[in-house]
Amino acid sequence: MSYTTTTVDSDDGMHSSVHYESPASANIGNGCRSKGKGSVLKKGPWTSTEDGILINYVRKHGEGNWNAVQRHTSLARCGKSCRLRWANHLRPNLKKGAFSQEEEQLIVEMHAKMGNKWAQMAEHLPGRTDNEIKNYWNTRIKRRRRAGLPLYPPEIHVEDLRWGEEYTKSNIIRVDRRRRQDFLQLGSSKANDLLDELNFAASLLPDASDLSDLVGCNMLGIGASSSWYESYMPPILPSPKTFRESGARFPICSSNIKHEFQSPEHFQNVAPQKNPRSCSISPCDVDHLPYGSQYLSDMMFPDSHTLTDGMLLTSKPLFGAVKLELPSFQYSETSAFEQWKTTPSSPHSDLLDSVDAYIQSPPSSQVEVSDCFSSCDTGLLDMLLHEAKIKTGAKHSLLLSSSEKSFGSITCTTDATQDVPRGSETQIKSGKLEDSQKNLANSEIPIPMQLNAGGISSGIVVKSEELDQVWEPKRVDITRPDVLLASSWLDHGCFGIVRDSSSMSNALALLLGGDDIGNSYAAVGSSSGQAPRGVGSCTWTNMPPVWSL
DNA sequence: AACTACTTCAACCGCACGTAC
DNA sequence: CGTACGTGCGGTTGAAGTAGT
Repeated sequence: MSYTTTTVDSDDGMHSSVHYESPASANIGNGCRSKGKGSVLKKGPWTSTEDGILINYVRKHGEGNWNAVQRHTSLARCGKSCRLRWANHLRPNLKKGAFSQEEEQLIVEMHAKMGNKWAQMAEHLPGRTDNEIKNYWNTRIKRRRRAGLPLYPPEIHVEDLRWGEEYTKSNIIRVDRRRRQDFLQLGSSKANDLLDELNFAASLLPDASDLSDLVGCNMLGIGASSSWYESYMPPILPSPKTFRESGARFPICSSNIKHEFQSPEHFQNVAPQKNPRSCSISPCDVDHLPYGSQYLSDMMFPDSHTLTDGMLLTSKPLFGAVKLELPSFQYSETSAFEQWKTTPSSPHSDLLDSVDAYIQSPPSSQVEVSDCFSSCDTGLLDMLLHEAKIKTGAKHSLLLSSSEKSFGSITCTTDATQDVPRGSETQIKSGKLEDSQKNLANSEIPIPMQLNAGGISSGIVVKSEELDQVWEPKRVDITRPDVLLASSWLDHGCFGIVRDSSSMSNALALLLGGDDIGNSYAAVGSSSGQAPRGVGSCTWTNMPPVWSL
């Protein structure tokens, strides 16, 4: 379709570059037909004159019959364009300006329920248009994706959603407190250890009353963030059973997730579960993913928000407390350092900045990444450690668990600079970050991990010496096989995890050698072996050795 | 001040659906 | 029943604005 571009003077004094549609190609077949032979339909921004014409027409004839506008007026706009202009800008009672917190929360909730049904959402937001909501959501997705945040805040939890009629019959999976051990069982006795640790951590977490919920919520976040929200899907996850039976590949880590979960309606077509067991964790989460990773970081810094707010289940809304998402990605005039000092618990923008910087320019890698995982874009451990480092920079120090399981010392290099403004990625690219690292201080964060039925339980000793926002880890010294295994799941090669294939194999051998964890892994891997299931673009058939052993 | 990168949002496009003929 | 038309919806685009260098 070709257009001629003409600069015209609009009546409001503005010069508009207006595209006039070529007569030969005037929207034939899409409901935007030309006025007549040889006539042209104007495109591009509307002028106030055109607005006036349209308003007068609607006053006289009412809404609807939009194609008649161009017939009865001098307006050279197609009906669709008129309708759009009226609906989005001219009709009365339109609300302009940024969305209020209430509106934002409502949008998030509605999107969780109904997906990209912008028009339906607009019905519940008086004065707002579907286009506005859509734009808002797309912007939100971008921001949260950049920040590595989950698409839905923790308060938008599946358990709390009041599902619409059209979704109630889908395989809505919920975290059920009574059944929190369902996913922990999985043939692993270590699950109880994990549960104990979860509960222990819960005692340290004022807001996390139920860590199974937390984990479930985390998984949503992990799934969303690790898939880069490619599917932008609401947290409607089919049951593990459904997944297995359908042979669907895992949504988590999937770079092709859009093809796995196309829409909420997709789940409507899935036969209802016979087994009502439910949890909000995908089978991938339950069976195979290191769901403790985000949770782990949450435990480390119980009073912090930002990244973990996306994961942490809280009983109180966060919207009112801290406006995480500004209408535009703006930054407080207060220096980030001051914010860290004064409000260490909620340095949202700062963290977003640093996360942003991290995402834009992840640390260099020394890692051999298996082919299988090279296509996974999770970087869960990366995010975890990054977050941990950031938070340790806030001089949070917390002992969360006994150190007997402590292993795996992660030495992180920190940057003493505190403010990472918007252009941080540019700074990193230009090499200034390297300069700043000359003054780095070290923070050692021993992070004990225990891979357990696909999860990681943890006890963490965190000590921090320096405030930091931007950091670059130098080394992850792994001495335990399960850490290796975990890292094989988690790392994306961004954290300098020194590992080779032989150590990986040894780790797996240790884990699988009579260990019920390993057995559970093997059992899961084999029992579901017919249908290839993948982490991201990885299928279980091309998994690293743990799946083939 | 100039340039660049990025964000926002108005508008367009294609498709689907309902209805009239 | 098939076709044309009108309308609505969701995805996408690109100009304008903004911020950083």
